[in-house]
Amino acid sequence: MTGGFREQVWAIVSAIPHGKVLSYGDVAAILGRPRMARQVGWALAALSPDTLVPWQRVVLRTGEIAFRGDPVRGPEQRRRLESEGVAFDGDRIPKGYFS
DNA sequence: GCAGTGACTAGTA
DNA sequence: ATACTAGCCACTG
Repeated sequence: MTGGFREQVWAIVSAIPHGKVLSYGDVAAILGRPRMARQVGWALAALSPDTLVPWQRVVLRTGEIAFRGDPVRGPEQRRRLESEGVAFDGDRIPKGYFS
């Protein structure tokens, strides 16, 4: 019935309201698996480039963008969030944007 | 079936 | 404040 952990993650992420964000750990906690933050990120990494899932709304617990080694998706995530009205404080998103 | 991997997090120094 | 470590567990070959 679960059909795989990834699909559950995609469902939760798809339900994040416009202009709000969640941390990887938050998504994992919603699934009842608070220790699976890394797997949440991994599930998002498996998404197609043309996915409709709003993956940009999932960030680190600190409010920073998770990508470190990717020169493309990191800036792209920030651009997407800013276009949704999410204001950055330096490289971090203020806690008020977390649902 | 086993070992390696990783878009995390919390703890320690 | 930054840097490093350990634990976590689904997924891949």
